[in-house]
Amino acid sequence: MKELSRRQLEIVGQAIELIAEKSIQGLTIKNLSHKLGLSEGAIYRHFNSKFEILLTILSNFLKEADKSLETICHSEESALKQIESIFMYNFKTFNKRPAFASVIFSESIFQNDNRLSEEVLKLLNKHESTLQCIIENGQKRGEIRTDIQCDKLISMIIGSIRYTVTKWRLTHFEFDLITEGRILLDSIQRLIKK
Amino acid sequence: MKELSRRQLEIVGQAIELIAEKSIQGLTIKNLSHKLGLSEGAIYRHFNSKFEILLTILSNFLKEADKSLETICHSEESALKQIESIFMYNFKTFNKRPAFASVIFSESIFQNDNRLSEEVLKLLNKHESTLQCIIENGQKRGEIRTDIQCDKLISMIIGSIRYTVTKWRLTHFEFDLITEGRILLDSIQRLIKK
DNA sequence: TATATTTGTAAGTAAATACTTACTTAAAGG
DNA sequence: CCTTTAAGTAAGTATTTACTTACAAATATA
Repeated sequence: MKELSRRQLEIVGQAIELIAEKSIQGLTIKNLSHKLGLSEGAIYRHFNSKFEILLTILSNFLKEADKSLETICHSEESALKQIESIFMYNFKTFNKRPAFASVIFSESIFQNDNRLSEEVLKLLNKHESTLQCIIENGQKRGEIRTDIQCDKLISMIIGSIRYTVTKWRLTHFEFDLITEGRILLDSIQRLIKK
Repeated sequence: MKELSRRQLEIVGQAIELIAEKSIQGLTIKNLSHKLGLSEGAIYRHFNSKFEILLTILSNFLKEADKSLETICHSEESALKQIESIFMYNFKTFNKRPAFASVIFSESIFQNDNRLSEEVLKLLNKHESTLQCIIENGQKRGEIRTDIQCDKLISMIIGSIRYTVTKWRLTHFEFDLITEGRILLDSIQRLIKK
C-alpha cells in the first residue's frame, strides 16, 4: 500500500463524488474522465484498472475505520459509551460521505472479482471483533446483560445500523440520519444494559 | 398483473436459478437463453424486456410475502409468536431460494430504473407495517416492553434479520441460516418481552 | 540547452449486452 | 386444406464499457 500521488488522490476523490451523485453504477471511466477534465487514457497513467481505484477507496475507508475502532476499543470508557462511539462514528461517516455507503452496501456488484466483497467482509469482521471485545468486557463489569449471546447482540447492533442507513438511502436521504441514529442508539442501550 | 403462460413461468424459473448460481450479475439474456435451450430472440416473444422479467420475479415475491405477512398479522397468536413467524418465514424463504436474497439485497444495481428498488422498498414497508401492528398490539396486551419506540424495535428486528442473511451470503452460505435464525429470534424475544 | 521522463491526448479495440429484424416452422381454427 | 397466429431462429444493430496504442507536449534532469 504505497502513498498516493496528488493526481491519484484527485482521481479517487472525484470517483467518490461520482458515486455519491450517480451511485456505484455511475462510476465509469468515461464519467470519471469528464469529471476530472482529462481523457480516459490519462486515468490509466495513474491506475492500472478501475478495479484498483475501487480497491483504493475501499481499503482507505477500511484503514480509517480500523483506526477509529481501535481507538474506541482501547478507550477507558464504559461499554455503553464505547458502543455509542461506534454508532456515531458510522452515522457521521455515512452522513458526511454517502458515497461510502454506496460502496459498502453494494457487495454483489463486481462481476468477476470478489476481492472487493472480501474487503467489505473485512470491515464487517472488524466491527464484529471490536464489538465483541467491548461487550464481553461490559458483561464482565456488569454493565451489559449476560442472558443473550454476545454474537446475537452484535448482529442486532450492526444490523440495525445498516438497516437504518439502507432505508436512508432508499428513501433518498429524506430523514436526518444523525437524529434517527441517536434515538436508535438510545433504544439499543436501554435494551442491552443490565 | 396478468397470469403467466407456461413459457413465461419457465423463463422466470430459470432466471431465478441463474441468479442463484451466478448472482444477479449473471442474469444476462445470453445466459438465460442458453439455460433455456432457446435463442435470445425467443425470450423476447414472452417478455418485452429483461426489466420485465426482473419485475415479475420481484412482484411475485412481494405478493407471496404480502400474503404470508397478512396471515401472520391476522392470526390470534401472541405478539412474540407472530414475530417468530415473521422470522421463520424470512429465513426459510431465503434458505430455500437464495436467489431471492440476491435480488432483494441488490437495491442499487439497476442503472436507469428505480422501479425495482421501489419494489424492494415496498417489501420493507410491508414488513414494517406488519411488525408495527403486531408490536403495538403486543404492547397494549402487556406482552412487549413499552419503554422503547416501536419503530426502533422494528429497525432492530428487520436489521438483524437482514444482517444475518447478508453475512450468510458473504460467507458463501457456510453456516446454517435456520439454526442461527432461531437463536437470533430467541435473543430478540428475550430482549423485547415485558 | 539537450535529453529523458512523466503526463497527457485522440482515436482506436474488443468484448459484452439488451434488443431487433427478416424469415421459418409449428400449431390452431374455420 | 388453407389461412392465421404463435413461437422459434440466425444474424444482425447500437451502445456501452474497460482498456490500449501511437504520438505529443510538458517537465525535470544532466
